[in-house]
Amino acid sequence: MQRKKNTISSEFPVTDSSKNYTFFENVWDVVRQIPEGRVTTYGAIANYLGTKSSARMVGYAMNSSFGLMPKVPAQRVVNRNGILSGKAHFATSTLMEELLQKEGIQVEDDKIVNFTNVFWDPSIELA
DNA sequence: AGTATGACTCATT
DNA sequence: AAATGAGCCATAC
Repeated sequence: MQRKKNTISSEFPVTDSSKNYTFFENVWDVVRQIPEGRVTTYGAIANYLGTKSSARMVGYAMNSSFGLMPKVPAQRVVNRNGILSGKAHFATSTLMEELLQKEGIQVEDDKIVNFTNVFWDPSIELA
């Protein structure tokens, strides 16, 4: 079955029509809109952006999101099982979990407790 | 300039 | 049920 190609440049406005460099920025914009106390997944963001097979790129965008202004709450993005797969990329191995718990999200064994209830789907919430 | 490598996910063995 | 392959595309080397 043929998968849809990445057509993000035609589905979202780009400031530079010669280059499709907006994917990361789109990702960061979505992540900035995740409310405190909620989390979403790489795949959900990719899906919202119209490129559901680009979940990996979302993770990569997170890796490039440190130090950005306005800040990107990268700790609110986990994998589809609610596991903190990106925690190793924070300053310390416990920082991601600490940030989440400070926002009222419970984490146990690197996994979000009650994940389905705190899950925030941009495709629904930003519809 | 080509190859390798990911904070992922899904379909297919 | 576990492993593998494929698609994604920006970076690093």
